[in-house]
Amino acid sequence: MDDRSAEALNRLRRVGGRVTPQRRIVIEALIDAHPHPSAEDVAERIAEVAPEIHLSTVYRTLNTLTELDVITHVHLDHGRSVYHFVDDSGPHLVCRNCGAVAHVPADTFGAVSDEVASATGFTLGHGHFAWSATCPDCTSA
Amino acid sequence: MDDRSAEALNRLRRVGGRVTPQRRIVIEALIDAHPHPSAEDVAERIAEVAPEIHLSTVYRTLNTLTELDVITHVHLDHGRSVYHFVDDSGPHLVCRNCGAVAHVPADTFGAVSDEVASATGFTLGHGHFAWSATCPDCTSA
DNA sequence: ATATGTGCAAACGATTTGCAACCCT
DNA sequence: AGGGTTGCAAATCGTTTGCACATAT
Repeated sequence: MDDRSAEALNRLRRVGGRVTPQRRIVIEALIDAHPHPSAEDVAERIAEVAPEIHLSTVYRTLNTLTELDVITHVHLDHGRSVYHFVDDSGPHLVCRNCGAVAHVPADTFGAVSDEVASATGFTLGHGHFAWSATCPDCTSA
Repeated sequence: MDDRSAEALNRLRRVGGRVTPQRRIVIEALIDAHPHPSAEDVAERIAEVAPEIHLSTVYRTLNTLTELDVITHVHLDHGRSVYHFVDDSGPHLVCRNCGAVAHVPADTFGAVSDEVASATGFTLGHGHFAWSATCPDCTSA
């Protein structure tokens, strides 16, 4: 079992939550999916394996895992959001147009983060944050 | 009449659009509102002056102005978005929680933008872009 | 004259919620 | 046993759309 799965289940138990088959499957789907799946991506993946699991259960689990700081999500242009594990290497760039994702170099982020904080008081959070941008593909299109 | 209003109306005419009273009022509301109103903020403002103007007209006008590059919008945490004129002094920080806005110092932005482009190929667009962060108020809460 | 815009109501897509049945611990 | 969890259906929220009527050019 993946470390992230074990970790997630532990956190669930720690707060008095139950480890249900549905939750295991949602977590597995999150791990097996590409690195930044939307709720629907996760749901589709699950549908192939366990079609009885209701969409609302997927959402509820995603929310629970978010509260436990196991995952976070980033909002894309039209209501959709993409989820990822919190330990996934810091800040992201998200293409405003197609949702493609890249990582901001850590040192760039650190420097900017400091400058922004001292200039404005705003905090650029760690996992909880993304820069909207245009990816190379959409730039040329 | 505000420059921005004149400019917006000109662009409308230039593409064969019509300058209707509704559109004038939406543009005025955008100018008179605080710098980053949501569609609903704009609509509320309008309701006080011209309650006949339908919400869908507000949305349609906002979309039209977006296509004409007069305004852009930034998505907040829960589906809502905030609008602003494109010429509004570059990049923004938007509080992921409450929607409060601050400006990223221009020199910080320039440097980051270059680094990000060379490292990832992603383009941090000018008016079309925002960083989600947490404002001082929401950080302490 | 005629293309464009408007009001209205109904449709949308993503996400959430109330509730009764269910099943981890 | 007992409370957290699920499935389902209905509700919500912001935004969009089809259509008949109105209007700017």
